[in-house]
Amino acid sequence: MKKDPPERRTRASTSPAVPADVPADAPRTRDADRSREAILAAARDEFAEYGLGGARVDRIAQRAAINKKLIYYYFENKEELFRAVLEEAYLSIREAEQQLHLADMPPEQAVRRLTEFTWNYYLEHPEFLTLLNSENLHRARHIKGSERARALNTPLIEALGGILERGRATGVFRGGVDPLQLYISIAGIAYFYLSNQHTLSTIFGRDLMSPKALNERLSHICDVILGYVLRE
Amino acid sequence: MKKDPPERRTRASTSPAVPADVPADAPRTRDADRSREAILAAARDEFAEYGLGGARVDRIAQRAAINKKLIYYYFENKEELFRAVLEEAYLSIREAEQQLHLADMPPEQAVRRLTEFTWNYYLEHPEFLTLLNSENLHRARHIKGSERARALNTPLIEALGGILERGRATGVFRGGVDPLQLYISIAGIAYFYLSNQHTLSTIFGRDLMSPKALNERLSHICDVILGYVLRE
Amino acid sequence: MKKDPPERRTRASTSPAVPADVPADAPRTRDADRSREAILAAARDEFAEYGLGGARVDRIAQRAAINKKLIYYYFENKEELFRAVLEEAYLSIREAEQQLHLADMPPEQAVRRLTEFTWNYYLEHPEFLTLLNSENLHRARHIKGSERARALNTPLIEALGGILERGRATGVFRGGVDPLQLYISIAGIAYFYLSNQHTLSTIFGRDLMSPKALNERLSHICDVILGYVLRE
Amino acid sequence: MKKDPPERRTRASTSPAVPADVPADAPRTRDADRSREAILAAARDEFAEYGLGGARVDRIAQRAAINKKLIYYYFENKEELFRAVLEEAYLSIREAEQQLHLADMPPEQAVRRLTEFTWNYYLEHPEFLTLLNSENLHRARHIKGSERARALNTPLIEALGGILERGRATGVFRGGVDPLQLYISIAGIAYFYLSNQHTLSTIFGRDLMSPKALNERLSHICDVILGYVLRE
DNA sequence: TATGAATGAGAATTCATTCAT
DNA sequence: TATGAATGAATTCTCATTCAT
Repeated sequence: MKKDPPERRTRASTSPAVPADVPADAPRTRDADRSREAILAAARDEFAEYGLGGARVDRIAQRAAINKKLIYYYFENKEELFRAVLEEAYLSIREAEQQLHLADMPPEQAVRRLTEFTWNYYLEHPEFLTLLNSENLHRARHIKGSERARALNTPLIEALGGILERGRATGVFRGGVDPLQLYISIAGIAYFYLSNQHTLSTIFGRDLMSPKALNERLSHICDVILGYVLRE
Repeated sequence: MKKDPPERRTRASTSPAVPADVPADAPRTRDADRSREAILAAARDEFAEYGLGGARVDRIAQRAAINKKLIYYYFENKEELFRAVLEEAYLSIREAEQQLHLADMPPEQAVRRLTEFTWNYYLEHPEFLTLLNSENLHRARHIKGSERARALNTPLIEALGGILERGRATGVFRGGVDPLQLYISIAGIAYFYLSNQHTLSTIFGRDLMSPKALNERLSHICDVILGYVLRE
Repeated sequence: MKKDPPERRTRASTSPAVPADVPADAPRTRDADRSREAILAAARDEFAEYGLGGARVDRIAQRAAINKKLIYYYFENKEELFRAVLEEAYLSIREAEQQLHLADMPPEQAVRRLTEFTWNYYLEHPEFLTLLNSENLHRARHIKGSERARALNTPLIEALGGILERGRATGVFRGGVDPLQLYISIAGIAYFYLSNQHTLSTIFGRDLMSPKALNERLSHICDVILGYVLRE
Repeated sequence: MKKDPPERRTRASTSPAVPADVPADAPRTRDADRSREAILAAARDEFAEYGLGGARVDRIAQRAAINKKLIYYYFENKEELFRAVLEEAYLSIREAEQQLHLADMPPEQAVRRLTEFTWNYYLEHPEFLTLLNSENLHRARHIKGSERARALNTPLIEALGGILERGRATGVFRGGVDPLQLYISIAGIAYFYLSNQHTLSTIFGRDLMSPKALNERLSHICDVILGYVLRE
């Protein structure tokens, strides 16, 4: 007796470009796309701040300034909403990565660019880190089996593999580097610093988020990663 | 009207092996300790599995096979219990680290040993990772201000600093390496792989936990870390 | 501020076969009737399956393949819809009974025919039983005061009274039989078996709905009823 | 992760006889049995009045004058509570029937006594009828598979079978009567009149519940049933 | 006549915590 | 030190109904 969920609008129709015949100050109620987007954004923030278990549907409704029931109109339940938020998050980072056009750069620059991007993206999207932490606490239950999640992410590793191969071919990179291992290191070395900043700064008594500290960290990360891939 | 909380046992008295210097009328205390230890162990597992928000006091009582009220006898509330679990966790890893006696090794061996140890410890104590994730989700609220947490952890960075300095002095290590940066990299490069194993294996479609994969990861980690500290 | 409810169609206009006296511009009305009929049929099934309390307006809309709001266009609310369904149900069975033309039969045959009809009607219209159960749970709230319900049903008892009188006059029936008592017995002896088939078959461990069991039941019912009315 | 439900007290310990060492005016809070019984009684009334779907857990708590959560402490959920109420209901009627000691009576008297008892029991326990109606609406979902329900009820049919056989042997009863058929007729002929009293009195415009009407009904029922079993 | 979007009141159930013994 | 019983405040989710078009 599953109720039919309202058709998900195509991405095109949710794009920020509002058709010309809709005045900017047009009434925004009864706008399905807008409601759905608002819910997703609110949910992303709430899940990021409190985790899946700690998130409150009530607060999501408040954040989105919509009626709580509307959440259940668009999403089956809290978990489905979380899944949708997660997919959006993956989509966003992978889309941003593709804008880097790493394939058009010299290998060394490409690796450096990817490393810097990863660091900066995590820095600017702290919600991404906590969302992933939540999903891992739940053993990836929500995206497990999502063909989309895989299709979305594997191109990245393939791209990195191409870069490594180019670098090895031109002699600037060492050989035998597994692109997945490398990517996990690039991500992990940035992720951990930011995701665990609160405990780290507490137990080690150092402010890790000052501009200076952040710059030093990025510099260190690049040293470590490039030091690894570059042929000595 | 707060009832006086029972004296917190010192570590000595909670250690499993009670030596001869405990008087004959101690058994009641030993029982009490056993309950307290059981609660802590149960809570650690529960918090590790479900996070702070998802953990259930009922289940902790079940796991510990004690009455729920007893938890409140030993610990003020769920959060205090979480704090106690966290402190235990930090204590355990730091104690284990000290058993390495890194100061007695040649610098290169010391760094390698610390890296291997970190990886293995995370691998064998997955609860440590999720506990830290929970604490960071809560912005380190529970250990913030804990002088003990800091006192417990800073020696590690000092020790690593000593190793780096020895290595630099003997010419095997590069100079200018911040021991905290290095430690965060050692930890992060191991932590992320394990903590995020579920999402990573899902989105990249690879089993990251097979024995072979684990060996390769450790090998990769050592390459990255030692490649960084060693003078070329 | 109540909007005027749409005129309730007379039965004639809702009968499927629309005769020639309907003007050419009627199709909109026919569509409307179709919606109304679809809602009624869907509601009947839903109420029958889940009872008044368990019925869902959403599901009724789905079953009828119409928009939920339309239900409120045709019927004030869920309870009114239930009332309409009930009236239809009574109308149907009484109409069918009238097709029996009991008055034209010898008394014994008439009683037997009515008994068989009742059993078969209940068997073929299980929804009728659950609708009545629902209405009785609500203490007949929906038809209480409905003059129509009474006008619809009393002829039956009058007819049965006539049959009994004819039988008594010709000496085949005993005297002093209250037609209402008899009708309630005819109905009850059939109703209970079918309406409570699930609990009965469970607690007594016998399949009551096999063709053989059904035949035996009808035979038993006729024995009981005719054994009662016939003069020995 | 099923929570262990508190042990169900044996029937003996819930018997009204309060041990002598408990003063009559002793505080009744913290009395598990009492709470459980209160919940069951309240639930029985609520389910009887509103059906399973219409019953409100809140109201049950109010009726029982206990905290709503306590209901979930003793019963897994609303449906389990309903099941418990149902089993109690079956237990009660079957226990009462056994007090009739039908086996000790002459066959004709036994059948008459059972018929009268059934009528009177339904009359005095209207909740039994609505509970069964609810359970049948749900296709006996709650007792299906309950071995206990069957064990509880089958002795009745066996007992009736014995009576019929005795009657046939002594020549007062006709032969070939299926005790289950007969019992369903005895029950149905009484049940329907009472269970459907509201619709019947509405559609036929007669007060069926006046003392006189009730007496007439019982008389009619006995006539029908005994007229059927007695050899002419 | 018809619809998709939206709502507020309430539903069952959960949970950390406390009471009485 | 230990326990079973009890609680109130939340929490997720549901449902009949209405709004804007």
